[in-house]
Amino acid sequence: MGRSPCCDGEAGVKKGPWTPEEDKLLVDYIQEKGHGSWRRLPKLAGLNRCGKSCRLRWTNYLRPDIKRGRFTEDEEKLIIHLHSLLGNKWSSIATKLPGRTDNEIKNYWNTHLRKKLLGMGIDPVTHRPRTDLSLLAGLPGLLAAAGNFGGAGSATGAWDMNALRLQADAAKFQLLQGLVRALTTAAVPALAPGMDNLMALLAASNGGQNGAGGVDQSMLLQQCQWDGMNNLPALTNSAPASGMHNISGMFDSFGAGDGLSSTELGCHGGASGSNVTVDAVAPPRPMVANDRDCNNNGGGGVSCEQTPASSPFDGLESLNLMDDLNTDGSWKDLLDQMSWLNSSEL
DNA sequence: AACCGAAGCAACCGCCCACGA
DNA sequence: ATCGTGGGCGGTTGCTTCGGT
Repeated sequence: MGRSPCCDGEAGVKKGPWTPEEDKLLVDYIQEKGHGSWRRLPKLAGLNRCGKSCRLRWTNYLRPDIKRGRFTEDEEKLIIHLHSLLGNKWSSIATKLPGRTDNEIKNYWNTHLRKKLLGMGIDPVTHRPRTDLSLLAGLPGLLAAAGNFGGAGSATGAWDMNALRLQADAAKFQLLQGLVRALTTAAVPALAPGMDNLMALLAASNGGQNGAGGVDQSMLLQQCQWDGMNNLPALTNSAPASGMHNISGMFDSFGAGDGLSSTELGCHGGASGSNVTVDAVAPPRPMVANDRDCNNNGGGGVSCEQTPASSPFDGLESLNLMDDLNTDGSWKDLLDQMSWLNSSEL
């Protein structure tokens, strides 16, 4: 069993917010003599606090190397990435963010990032697409209405995002965006499993409700999401260029199929006329998720502009983030980033 | 201007672990 | 090997601030 709290039995010990005078006593003492034993520190420093309270006040607030102010986009992304790897190991995460405390990161996660991920349709615990059935209810019908494929099994179809926007409420639309984007990577032939699942889903949705057709639509969608995220091939060293090309084409088809102009898509390329162009020889660039200027023309071919706030494709201007494809060869990372862009811009 | 609910954040609580006796 | 202690950690609370009505 755990031991009793360090402050038990210390009657009259002050609790609650620290005063400037108390802060000064603590700082002066530690700067002069170091903290030593936290339990003995309060008496030595002339504080009517328990040692634990002193330690927390010092480590979370008074320490001179603490960084104040808002978290940057890079820090946010790093926190999310580290959380996906480490879970709620706030102290471990904090070691990767100089100047930030575990408590600060934990608070920021709980108040901002967690909600952000939820809004993206991503489970903040598992970092996988949410399978909240209440949110999923009705999605198959919406998907069926928005699907505009060239034929059964076609891998080159497009989605009518305007139709989705009109028919889905905000939360569902947000989830659909991520889902459709994930599944649309099936335009890359190697990703056909994701599309196959989608077609099965659509077929099931045409077949009636759960039971009548023997298929649970929500479960199908769940499976579909899962496959869309996971049945993605790892990239080889030679793959990124072709992968980028395919993705560029994918967003071309997005623009052609959903009635949105390239301007509405938010990105414009160079001579290629592609909505998104990626110069395969451009050096990787640190990711800045909210990089509205999105200028990377120093040696590359990405040039983007801010999109209208109402565009469902807000955020796609940052597709130069596909440079990150090179970092670990994971398509999932790309999809994560796309979802990230959705949320950060909506 | 007043009220109220939501959001943000500092601080606390209690359990766990490492370590030394 | 066992036990006690100190420190660390994650979860939670409650106060303050903000924004909407």
